Amino acid sequence: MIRVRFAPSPTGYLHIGGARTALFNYLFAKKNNGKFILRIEDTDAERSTEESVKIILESLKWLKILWDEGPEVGGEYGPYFQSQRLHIYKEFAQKLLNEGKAYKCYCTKEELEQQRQKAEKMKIPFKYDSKCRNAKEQDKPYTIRIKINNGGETEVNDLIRGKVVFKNDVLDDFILVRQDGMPTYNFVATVDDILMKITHVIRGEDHLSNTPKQLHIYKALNEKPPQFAHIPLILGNDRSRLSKRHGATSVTEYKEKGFLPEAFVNYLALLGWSPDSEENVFSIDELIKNFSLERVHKSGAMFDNNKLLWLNGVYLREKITEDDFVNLCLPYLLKDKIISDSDIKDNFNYIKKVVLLEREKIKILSEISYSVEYFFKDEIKIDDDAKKIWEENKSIKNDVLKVILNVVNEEGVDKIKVENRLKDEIKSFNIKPKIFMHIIRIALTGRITGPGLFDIIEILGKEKVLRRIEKAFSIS
RNA sequence: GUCCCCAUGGUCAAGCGGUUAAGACAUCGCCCUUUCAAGGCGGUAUCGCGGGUUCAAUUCCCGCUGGGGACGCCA
Repeated sequence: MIRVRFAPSPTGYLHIGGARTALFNYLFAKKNNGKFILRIEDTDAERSTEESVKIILESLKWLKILWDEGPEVGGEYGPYFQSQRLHIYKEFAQKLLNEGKAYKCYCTKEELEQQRQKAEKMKIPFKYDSKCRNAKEQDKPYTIRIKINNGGETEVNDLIRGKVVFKNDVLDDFILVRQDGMPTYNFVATVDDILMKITHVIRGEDHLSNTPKQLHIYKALNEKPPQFAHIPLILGNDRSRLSKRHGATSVTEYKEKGFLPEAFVNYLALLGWSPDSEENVFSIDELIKNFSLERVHKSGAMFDNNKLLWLNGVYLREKITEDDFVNLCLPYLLKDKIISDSDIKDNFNYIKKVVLLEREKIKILSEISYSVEYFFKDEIKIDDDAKKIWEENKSIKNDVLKVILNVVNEEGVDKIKVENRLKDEIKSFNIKPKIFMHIIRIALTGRITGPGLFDIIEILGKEKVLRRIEKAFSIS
């Protein structure tokens, strides 16, 4: 049985990179009928917060990357919060101490810091000098360090990178347990991966250099290590590791902007992995079906917001129903005060018609508010491009408006009728249809772009159209 | 600085010794069209450099260069 895990530390929101790591783990597990485990690595008491745990769980749920074992769902290898497993780590540390594979170190932080700075000055890498290996038992605070023997090398057989060799000499006797008794990352991750029977560790490439350390812990514990697969990092637009300064990095932000989780997951899957076909659009089930570690890339991938935007547009217009689209738009319209709760009750049909006009156009849901604003507000704000058109056609503007006024007065707002009449009327003007339509469009919307003009007229209705046209005569 | 990883268009990438070097996003042009989109068609654009190996290297090996990551009592 294949068992993989995603093990975030709750020190902030769920990062895009973390989300993709979780996704690859999830896809690999589902593809192989295995289990996907979620473990919270909260051994850093200072920085871990409950709020952060909440956000991470919510983000994963939003992405529909659901775990088989872990917080909220439990499982037979729990608890899944490391802060609740401290007694276990203590036991393991004691065992290593008893077997002479680890030792107590009485060096202070200050002493070590001094040595570190000295090494830096001499431009040599800092390595703890193993001074306390043979120290006598003392009544002083201590850390627990693992004994790393000099010489030889440690091989990591990575599923993505192949064999990677590290000389043991680059390692020092690193700390397993802090002075305050809290165990450290490399130690707990290893112990838990053993206890939780993890078969494959799929994680970011930044962990590759931790792997030899963990391999030494496996060895000291006489345990067989799992398979490792280090996936490439997600890069910002300057090719450095994606971080806040590159823009939105949290899953939450993408959710709020109005990306669909399916589109987001689809995009994430395409970063660092490529399918065996020319397809780009994949449902989660198709991703599961097609996923394999063999097709994961080795090099880092830049996060391309453009492609994400495009993909989200595809989902918005092709992968969800009209009703879904409308319902997904409502929260944004409410939030931006374009509509109120009572509007939804009383005017749902109108809202629906309006919103659907934009389905082909918007790329993220949050764009809906601005794009349909003029359908709900009678004070039309005329933007700069529109002003220019009116200015350039000053001499005929009001004549055009007179035409549309008459047409609507006589024909109503049926879009076929209006269109036929208007196309007929254009003939008496010596201007391009484009300009003719623009002038009317501006009177109704204040803009020179938007849905079909006749759709706008029909949906606005006779009363609003007449009112806006009349008002437009006196605006320049 | 030391160790490790990586290297195909602007971006994501296919390729796994012989190819007209796929495809997608972006970009440009055309078509459709009342605008903007969407859609259709087409164009521009890629194997970092230098050595080998080989009849033949984008592909294999070495070096260089460049980029990234790790060097915590963070994870």
